[in-house]
Amino acid sequence: MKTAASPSLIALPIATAEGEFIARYSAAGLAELDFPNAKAFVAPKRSEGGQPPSSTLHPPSSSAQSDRPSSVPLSAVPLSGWHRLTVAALQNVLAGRAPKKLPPLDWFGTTEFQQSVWRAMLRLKPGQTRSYGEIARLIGRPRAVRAVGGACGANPIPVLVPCHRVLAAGRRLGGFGGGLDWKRRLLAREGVVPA
DNA sequence: GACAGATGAAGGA
DNA sequence: TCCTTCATCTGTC
Repeated sequence: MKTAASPSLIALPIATAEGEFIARYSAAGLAELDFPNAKAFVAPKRSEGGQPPSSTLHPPSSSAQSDRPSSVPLSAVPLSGWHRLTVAALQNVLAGRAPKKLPPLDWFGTTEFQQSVWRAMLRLKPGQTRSYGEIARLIGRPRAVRAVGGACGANPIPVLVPCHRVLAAGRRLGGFGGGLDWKRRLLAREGVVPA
């Protein structure tokens, strides 16, 4: 059994037509996103006892807050600004559009390999899909296809980091941490019909 | 160090 | 076609 969300995160609800998502923020940015009705979203285990190292990643469209020190207390971060960006981005993705701007993403506690996989996924546009093998080739590890699947499953920020755009070979649906129903719905919004 | 995993490809029925 | 098997790589415990 994996651990639930870190207690050091601040959770804020996001009401959408699809239900209420839960965004969790650390001092470095958006750390986790829970699907509506998720019992306890299985977030990747964060290293224990310490402040986040410098693994905060910033999406290509996000240039602000790029040098935020990891030791900033939660009370001192622009949480409302990040949350506004998160809400807007989530609503755009749910509508099948590309988010204009993403908040800083805190991928603290994750590996370089996982982050490279997620960065590759962030470059996918709505309606644009890749297979696990293609993602593996994109990051320069063509034989690490199974590991790419593992990294997708470890993605703490689904929807915004579009792991739903990664399909299995032959455009089969593959799997999805939030449930295949969500993957199907998200892809349908973008006009993608898996095999 | 062993094991599991959101795969991919090849071979056989 | 569909199913099974195996190779491969990475993360987790």
